[in-house]
Amino acid sequence: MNFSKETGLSNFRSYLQTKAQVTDEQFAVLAEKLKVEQIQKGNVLLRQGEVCKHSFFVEKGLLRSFTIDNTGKEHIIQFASEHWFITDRSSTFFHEPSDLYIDAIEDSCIVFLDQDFINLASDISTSFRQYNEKLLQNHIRHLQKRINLLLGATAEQRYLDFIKLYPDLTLRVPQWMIASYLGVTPESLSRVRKELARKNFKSI
Amino acid sequence: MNFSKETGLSNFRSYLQTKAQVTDEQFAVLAEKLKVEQIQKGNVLLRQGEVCKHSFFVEKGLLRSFTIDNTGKEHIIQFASEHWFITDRSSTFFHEPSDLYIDAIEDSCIVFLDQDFINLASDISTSFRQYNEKLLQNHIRHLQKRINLLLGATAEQRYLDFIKLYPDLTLRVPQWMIASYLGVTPESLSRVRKELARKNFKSI
DNA sequence: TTCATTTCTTATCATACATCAATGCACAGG
DNA sequence: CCTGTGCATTGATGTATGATAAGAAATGAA
Repeated sequence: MNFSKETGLSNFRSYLQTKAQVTDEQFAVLAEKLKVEQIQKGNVLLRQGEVCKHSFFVEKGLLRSFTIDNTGKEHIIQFASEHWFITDRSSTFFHEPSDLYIDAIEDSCIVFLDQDFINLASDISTSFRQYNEKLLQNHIRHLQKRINLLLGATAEQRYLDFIKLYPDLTLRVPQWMIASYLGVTPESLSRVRKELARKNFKSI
Repeated sequence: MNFSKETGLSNFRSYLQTKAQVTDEQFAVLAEKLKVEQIQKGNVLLRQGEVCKHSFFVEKGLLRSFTIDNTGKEHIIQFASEHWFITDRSSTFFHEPSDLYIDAIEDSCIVFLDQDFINLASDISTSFRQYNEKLLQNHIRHLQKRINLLLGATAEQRYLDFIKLYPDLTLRVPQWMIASYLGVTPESLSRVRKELARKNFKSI
C-alpha cells in the first residue's frame, strides 16, 4: 500500500513544519493526540445529526462534505483533496448536531485532529495558532466568494470559476458532484460544457 | 439628538459587559482606542478596493455590506442593525483590498473598532477573546447556511427564511434590498409576496 | 399642501434552468 | 461473453425567474 498510516503521519509532520513551523520535538508531543486512518471510498466520517469531533486532514485521497435537503437532494458544500482540512466547524465549536455529511470520494488516508490536538498545538506553538487562524480566515473568504457567485453568476460563470479554483478536481470528481457543488443539475452542467466546447474553450 | 456619541459609547460598554464580561475598569482602558461616529443615511464606510481597517458596531441604525459585479449590479452580503458587527474580515486580516462596500441604510450611530482594540481587549480579557471567537464561529455558521439555501431553495423558501431570521429588518429594509440579499430581482420578490398573500400567509 | 423621486406592483415577453425520458457508454461481476 | 449499474449526453417540454416597461403607491422635499 502506497500510503501507510506511518507515512501519512510523517507527511503531516512535514506539512506542519512547512506551514506552521512546528519542530520535530513539538510534533513528537502532538503525535500522541493524532489518529491516522485509511478510509475506503464511500465510507462516511460524519453524519447529519452527529456532533462533529474532528478536523480531517487529507493526506491522500478526496473527501467531500454535503447536506441532504428535505426533498432528498444532496448539496455539496466542500471538496477536500490532498493537504486540505475538512470539518463542520460550527458543530465542533458549539457542540451542536451537524447538518453535514462527510464521506470519501476516493480511497483516502486521513489524519484525525480533535480539539485536544488543536488546543495543545496552539499552546506549544504560536506559529501553529497563527496558521490555524489564517486557515479560519481563508475559510471565511472562500465562503463569502461562493455566496457572491451564487447570488449573481450564471451556471457557466460558476463552472468556469470552479475549474479555475480546483483545476485538479475537475478531472477527479464525477460531473454530477460538480453540478451539485455549483447548484445545478447534471444535465445542465453537461449542456454548459457542450456550449463551452462549441465556443472552443479549453480547460486543460 | 437621541443617540449622542457618549450614549453610544456607554451602550457599547454595557454590551461588552453583558456579552463578554468586560468590567468598567477594563473598558476605561479600551475606550481610548474607540471612535464613535454619527453616520448619515447613504454615507459609505468602506469602498471596494480599500483595505478594511475597522469592525463597525451598530449602536443605533442600520448598515449593509454589498458587492457590485462587473455588470454593475449590487449584491447585498449582510445587514447589520442594532448590536451587530459588520466588517470585511478577509480584507482586515490579510491586509488586502476589499471586495465590499459598507454603507448606512439609516442614520446610524457607529462604534469603530480597529485591530489595536481587538488585540488589547483580547489581551486584558479572556472572556472577550472567547466572545470574539464565538462571533467568528457564528459568522461561519451563518455563511454556510446561506450557501446551503442558495444551492437548493426557491426564492419563496429563501424569503421565508429571511423573515424568520430578520423579523425586524423585514419592515425596515426596502424590498429591493431584500431582493438583492436573496439573489432575485425586486419584481420576482413582489411576485413571491403576492403568491404568499394568496396562500394566506401572515408574516407579522 | 404640491410636486418630484423613489419604491412597489403588474403585465408581457424572453430565457436559463429543471424535469422527465431515452440513449449511449464504460466498467464490473457473473 | 453477456448483462446490470452508474454516469454522461441529448431532446422535448415545463416553469421559475429575468428583462423591460408602465402605472400605482409611498415617501420626502419645497
